[in-house]
Amino acid sequence: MDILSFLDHVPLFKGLPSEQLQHLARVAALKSVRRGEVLFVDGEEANGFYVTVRGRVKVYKLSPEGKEQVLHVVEFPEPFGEVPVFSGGCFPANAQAIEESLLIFFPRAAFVELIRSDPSLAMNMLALLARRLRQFAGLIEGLSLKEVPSRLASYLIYLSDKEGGHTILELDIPKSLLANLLGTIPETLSRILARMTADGLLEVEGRRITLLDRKRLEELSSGTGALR
Amino acid sequence: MDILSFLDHVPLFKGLPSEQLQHLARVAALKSVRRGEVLFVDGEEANGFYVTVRGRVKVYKLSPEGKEQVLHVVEFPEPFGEVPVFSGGCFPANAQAIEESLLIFFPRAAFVELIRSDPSLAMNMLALLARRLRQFAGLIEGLSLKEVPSRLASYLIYLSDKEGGHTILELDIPKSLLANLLGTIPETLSRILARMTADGLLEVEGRRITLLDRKRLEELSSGTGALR
DNA sequence: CGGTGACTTGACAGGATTCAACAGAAGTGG
DNA sequence: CCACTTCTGTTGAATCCTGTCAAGTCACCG
Repeated sequence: MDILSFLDHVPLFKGLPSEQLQHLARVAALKSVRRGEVLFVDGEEANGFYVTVRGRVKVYKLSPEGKEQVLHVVEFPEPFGEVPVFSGGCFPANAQAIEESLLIFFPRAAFVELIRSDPSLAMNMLALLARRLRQFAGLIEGLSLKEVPSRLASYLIYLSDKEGGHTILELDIPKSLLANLLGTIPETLSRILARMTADGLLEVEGRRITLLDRKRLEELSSGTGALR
Repeated sequence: MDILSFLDHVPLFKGLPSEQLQHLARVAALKSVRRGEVLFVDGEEANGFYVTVRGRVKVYKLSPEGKEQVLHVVEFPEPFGEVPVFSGGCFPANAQAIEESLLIFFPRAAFVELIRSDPSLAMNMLALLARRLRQFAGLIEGLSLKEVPSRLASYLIYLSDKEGGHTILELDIPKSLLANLLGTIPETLSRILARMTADGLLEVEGRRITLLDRKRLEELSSGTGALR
């Protein structure tokens, strides 16, 4: 198909000469997955990575008891599963489509080849990994140093900022997934939303949340780390 | 000084032609720091990164209330503070020497220049960031999915494996720092060590810990994620 | 209409932090 | 060399947040 037309819009490939892009498009493969489909599991041998074209994928860790911690939710122009391309051979987490999705798969060998020959691709990839590291540091900070209400406030403010500071926002993921992203469980998230509503901090109608007292939310979230 | 002789032993620079190494050595600067000295703080503008030659440095996040979460402790051939070289301009965490240390500082611009021109340096750096990402994923898993005894068991087993499976091991960091690395506080760590001793899992004499029942410790640690 | 999944709420238990006091070890200075 | 301070580690009691278990509501769908 026209993988090429997708590649154009992926920041990771920005600045690549069209010759290289064409080469990439030739070695890549489109993959269409249904909601719920598992792309890889923790510890599985990796021979390439993905870029999300349509739909969304969650990347997460699983405890022996089945509890999950979401590391991030990837959508349109973002890659995932790129760690084992450069370090060990196996994936450090699980990945599952949370919607029907369209992905591009890049075989490891061909990609490494290309990255060796093109410094700007290497720089883009370095920037990507560095950003992720920054994001993970924020997640660690949140999990370790803040309580759940704090993390939730961080997330809401992050969402609000993403929408240009709008105070009415629509969750783009189910609350149960949000709970796992915040490092807690749906029950706790539900309770905290109820408490915040009672405190006049916000209003909840299904997935629509209205921030009523942004100032206090910011105090709650206080600190630098944002969960995304 | 002979920065050059140090560079030889840093994996990050492995495979670099000696010409490049010499260039690196010219743009780099040695920095000697006392125990307790702060190298950079969260949010500070970054213009380069460090490699540890002698001593040790802790990289950590700080909560508004002053509680800290250690991200990692770096020693001899490891770099730190490299994230802002490739993503935004500011450090995502704090760094402080926990011993008298000798560091090499690399200015950002010169290093980026070099990395653009040398694919193998780029690959080394990619491998480094990917490894760190893997390690962070493990830390997130531990913080979110396991209780403190579990994390402690993981860490002890990791230490034991590092020493070739020896059952008698010497903590190379103070217990208070270990607590912060495990995402808890010294009091809790102390209690858990006491309980584990009572349960016949191990023996503690100051910083020397003897693993008495490795099997049960492994069960406790169960799961893939290791704290390092 | 039965069934499934997302969400909510209550009662309860338990692990972890906080506050506080204290013991040893280590390092400093007279 | 000893007194003094500082750092590190330990222990107890009270508190609180969060997870677990269980039940129940609501919306959506075959």
